[in-house]
Amino acid sequence: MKDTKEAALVGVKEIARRANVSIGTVDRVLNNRTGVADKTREKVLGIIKELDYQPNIMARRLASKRLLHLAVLIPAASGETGYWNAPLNGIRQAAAGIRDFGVTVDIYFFDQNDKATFTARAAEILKKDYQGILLAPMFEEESLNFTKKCKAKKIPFVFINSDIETETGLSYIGPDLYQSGYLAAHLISYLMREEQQVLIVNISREMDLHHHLLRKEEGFRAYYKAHPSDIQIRKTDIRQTDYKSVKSKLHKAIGKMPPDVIFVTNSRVATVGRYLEEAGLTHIRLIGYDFLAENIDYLKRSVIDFLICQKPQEQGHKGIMALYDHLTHAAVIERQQYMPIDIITRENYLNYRN
Amino acid sequence: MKDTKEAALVGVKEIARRANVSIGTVDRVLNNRTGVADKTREKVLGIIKELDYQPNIMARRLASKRLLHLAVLIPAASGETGYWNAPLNGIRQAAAGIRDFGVTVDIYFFDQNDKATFTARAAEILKKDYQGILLAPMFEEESLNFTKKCKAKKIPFVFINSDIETETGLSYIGPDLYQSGYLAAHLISYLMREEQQVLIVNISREMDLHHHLLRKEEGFRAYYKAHPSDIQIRKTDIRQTDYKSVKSKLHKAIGKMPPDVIFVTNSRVATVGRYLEEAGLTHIRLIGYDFLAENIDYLKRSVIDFLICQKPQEQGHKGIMALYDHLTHAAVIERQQYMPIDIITRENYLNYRN
DNA sequence: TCTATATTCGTGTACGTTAACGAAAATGAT
DNA sequence: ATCATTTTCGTTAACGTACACGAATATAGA
Repeated sequence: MKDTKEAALVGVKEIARRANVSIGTVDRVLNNRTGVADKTREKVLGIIKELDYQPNIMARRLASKRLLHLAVLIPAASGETGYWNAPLNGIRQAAAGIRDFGVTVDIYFFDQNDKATFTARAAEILKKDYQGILLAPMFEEESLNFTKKCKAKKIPFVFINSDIETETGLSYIGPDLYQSGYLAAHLISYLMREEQQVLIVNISREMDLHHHLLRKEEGFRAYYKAHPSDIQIRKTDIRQTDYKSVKSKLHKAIGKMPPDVIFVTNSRVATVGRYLEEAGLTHIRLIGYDFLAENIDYLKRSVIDFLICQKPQEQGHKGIMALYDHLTHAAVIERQQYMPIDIITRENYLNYRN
Repeated sequence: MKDTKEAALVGVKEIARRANVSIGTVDRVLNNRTGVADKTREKVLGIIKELDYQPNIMARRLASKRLLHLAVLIPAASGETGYWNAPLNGIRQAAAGIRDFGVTVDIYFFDQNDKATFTARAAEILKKDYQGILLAPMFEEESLNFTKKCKAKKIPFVFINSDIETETGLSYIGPDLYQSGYLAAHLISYLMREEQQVLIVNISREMDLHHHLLRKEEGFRAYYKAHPSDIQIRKTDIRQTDYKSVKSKLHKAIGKMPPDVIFVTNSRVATVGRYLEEAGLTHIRLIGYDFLAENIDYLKRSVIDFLICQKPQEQGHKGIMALYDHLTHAAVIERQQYMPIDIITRENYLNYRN
């Protein structure tokens, strides 16, 4: 009926006493340093095993002056989108949590629209010597250039938010884009009847790079390949992210034949929501991405029906912890850690946690 | 561009130096013990705030011989339903995480179908002296009886999974039942067209007690009150939980006029799924609760369309941590901590985390 | 055998905090 | 003013481990 876990209370002193040596020698054995006779080492080792000795983490960290320096390279949260605030929060939170364990985390921000800043920050990072790096590899070529140097210096790195699958980093932590598109398609299939139409909207300045969106679209289309139906899929790419451009492009795309559902492949869905509201088209179902204030606003007002979100904050947290676990207790880290795909509605956004 | 968190190289010593007092005094104000003049206390407090001093948890735990004993009182995971395994896991996980901080967690299990076991375990707990208690107040009267005694002994307690709103415990951590029913209704509204029918199914032995289910039903119906439509809501209560009983009751309830959607108000949804499959009624949409193996099975096979889940494991984890935070750093704990309401489909169950 | 060098080991201090003990200062009573 | 109390505060020894320093012992070379 009761479930108690007994804690152990033996320390180096007790081991030393039983082995007839000093705690210094025990310490040497424990951290397998040099300078202890084989015979002695074996005796101590035996007692350690016998007592099932577990070093006291607290005392160890307190006494050890070994520090762990981590670097983070992510986009700055621009005025354009606050998305990166969330991962940043997670990173800060994780950093605070392991600060007492001698870990420092330096964060370098680059401009999402300026490759040069990425390269510059990356160079800064390489100058200092960090023992682990967490980065968002937004620019493929520049990122590979950077990770190549990391590998040369034997610095482990973790990708966050987007992956470069050809690169063998320690881990990728982020969304499963394809699957989230697939999920969106399934969700939308519930919203539509025969012969209705869905419009895919990609809003992004650099579409070629952000195959982010394209992966989602792939997943989306894959669903309908797996579940054939006679609904129609239309699509429009919008390269200008300001409202006026989006509005005119959207107006054209919708034309005289309004779709029944619109699927926006990223967090810009609020912009579309604004247009639908202004155009009196709120009967069109709207689905998009990310728990951002402006999106929640339209969600509350039933303009947006669903938001899909993949715990950006937790991504940051897990990224730091992956490096920490790997560097301190040599933990085995999964190569790909996909975040849950959360579905947010106006009923559950209140208690949603990033 | 860089965001360094200045590692707190400040300790009591530095504070003492700046305040012109000894570390003993600093310690006294930190742990707000008695025996320090108001003027001194304020000065020290000021410096602490100014330096944003964060005590080193390692050193603190190492030096302090204070132990914290917590008790947990929850239902045993019966063969009937493995639901309580999840909170239990969360509790164990939290316990393991803070074990090095001198916290022990004793878990007492009672039989969900036997009030006497609850009372007996509660009495055992009161005999020892725990400094904090986490409990699932399944039996209202017995629970209130218990918490009354806890209050008399000034032992803080936290409710998990279900609340007694009239009781002023430290916190309630669990689902928002009403809201999850409301969400289910919204979800279902997407699945139905005009004049279609939805069947609410409550499967539970003791319906009067488990107003769990009734709260969900309330939320469900509230949605349709707020959003009038001409869909029809039917309902059936099933008091026997074995498959045969459920089958016959279901057969009767469905009758010659099958509903278009079935909403099962708890984790028994797999049983309904089995019936639908056997009866060749899988075209009926099915929604229910909880991330259990058998439910996931039907979800995968598209018999169940949606599962609603409220992170049972995290409930246990947060429950323990709430007590810990409150008792160690006197943290302010929110009175009600509703868990997120997660929507699980066959696309996202793989990466779902309880 | 004696010194020179290497190997093995013990001692002591430090890490940042807690808490017991007792000294100093303030207060109160006579 | 004196003594007894109380309040305020400083000193110090832990907690369990890491690591530098140097002492003791063993090994090698002459």
